[in-house]
Amino acid sequence: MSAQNAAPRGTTAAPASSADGGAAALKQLAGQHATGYRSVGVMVYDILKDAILSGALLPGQKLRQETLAELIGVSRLPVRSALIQLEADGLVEFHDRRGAVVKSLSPAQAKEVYDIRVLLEVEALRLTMAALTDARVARLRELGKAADRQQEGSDFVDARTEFYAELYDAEQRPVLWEMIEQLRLKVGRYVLGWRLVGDAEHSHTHEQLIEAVASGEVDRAVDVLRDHLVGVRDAVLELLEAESTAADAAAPASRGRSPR
Amino acid sequence: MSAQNAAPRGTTAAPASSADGGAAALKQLAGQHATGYRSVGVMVYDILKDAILSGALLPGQKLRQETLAELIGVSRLPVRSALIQLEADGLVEFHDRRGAVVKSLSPAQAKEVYDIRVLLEVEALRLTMAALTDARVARLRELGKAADRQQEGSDFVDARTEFYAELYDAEQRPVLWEMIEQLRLKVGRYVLGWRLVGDAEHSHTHEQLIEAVASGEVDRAVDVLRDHLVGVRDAVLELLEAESTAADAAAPASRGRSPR
DNA sequence: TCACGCTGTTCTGGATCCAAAAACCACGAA
DNA sequence: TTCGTGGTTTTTGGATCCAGAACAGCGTGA
Repeated sequence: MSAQNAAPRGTTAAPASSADGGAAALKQLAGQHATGYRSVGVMVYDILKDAILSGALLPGQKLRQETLAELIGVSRLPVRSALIQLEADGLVEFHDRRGAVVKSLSPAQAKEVYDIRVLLEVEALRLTMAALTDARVARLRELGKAADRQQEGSDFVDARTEFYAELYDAEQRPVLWEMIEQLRLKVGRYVLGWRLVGDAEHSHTHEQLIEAVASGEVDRAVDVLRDHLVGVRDAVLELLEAESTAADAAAPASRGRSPR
Repeated sequence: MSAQNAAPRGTTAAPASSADGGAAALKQLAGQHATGYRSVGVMVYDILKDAILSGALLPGQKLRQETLAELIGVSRLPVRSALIQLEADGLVEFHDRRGAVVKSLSPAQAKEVYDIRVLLEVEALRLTMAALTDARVARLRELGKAADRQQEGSDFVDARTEFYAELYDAEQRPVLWEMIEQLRLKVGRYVLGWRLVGDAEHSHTHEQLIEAVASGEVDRAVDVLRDHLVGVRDAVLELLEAESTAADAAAPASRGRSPR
């Protein structure tokens, strides 16, 4: 129903959108969100979130309210609402009276995120496996396949999210799930680029995980999960290091260029 | 510098403010926040947060924007900003086009909160104790005493927060601390009432904890922390059960009374 | 030549105004 | 008497307007 065209491409090093501040890509995303009724505020929120996660808006990017407003085609007010929500999510940062910018993540913080995720997700997995039905396993297989199929665009994130929501039994444990979601969000931007850096073997993770879960061997399942997370963590850290040194090199120049 | 008068009193069962929707208490709180410069939006946010945490605004309480606005003495807009932030914190809940209400916590969710807190805070404590300086210990003793002294008002929360921020080295581990803070916030409302229900022995927790930390015996410190959290958890659960049954009994009647 | 201060512009944050959806109330019919 | 229906009122959510703070560009003086 929504998009399958190439919105997030080359998100890793130098997105095509870095010059115009992601304007073009943003307009793309705005178009895709014309579905059903949601308050304009949350629509804008979704658009901006996608833009950040897909890399159309890069860390450090200044978010001028009026620009965003007319780009999306609404007034400034819902944009402000969306920015406040994004601030709470930790995706953007407000500087008193100087507006909002896309927040960046230091390597140390990224490491924290993944270390905490290991803690929480291992716990979630244990709880899940303590009471697992055949129906749930079947559904997991299904969602896992769906997630593996969707390897492009923002649907990619959604598909994976659904998979993990089922795996961790989000319905039964809303608080734990909320925490995990928050952490996933914080590193979402880097994981979308992940496929580009990482190797293909990682795509088998779902299968391995499901198999281990289905077998009922808790320890093995936990090991698979932990290995996966640590693997992604190290890849993200590598990417972040590269990015920050690249930024250090590029910053002086691009700072000097007045953005008009 | 700020207030030391008795703002939140009798928060546990039936606050005096339940009849007028916390209006009186809210005006109290509004007065106390006249300090330095913060944008009006975050000021309102702080006021409302305090109001909810102190029990001036009870779960289920409808939050009419205009009422709050003129009660605090600002326009509706910063109130909206504040409500959005509070929603992100999980303290209020938006119902599409029907406004915001103070969110309530189910016993199951409260249990989740504390179980996750055990996980995270034990980890935080371990990390802290892996590299602890004498200076930090000294500072902890100081903050601990300050926290024990402040047993009233919203400063109570702040003092304890400072203590734990130091204990868990918030500076060094911002993500982990942020997670812990969020969880503490979710149950904040019940913990403020805690002193009223709980027994006095709990007030020695700080001392025990500090002593164990200072001694360098990680396992013992972890045990103290875990015991404390589990103790509070059970007390909160008890309180929540009582509250929910009381609400079940009272709700039909108070629902019938039109709140004008 | 460089540093400093002044002035005009831009942008955020807050207030006010408007439209549409939801709740409330009263009336009427079964 | 109770349920349904129509109209009125309240209240949210969005758009527009306004004031004050930050920024940039320019000129002047050392």
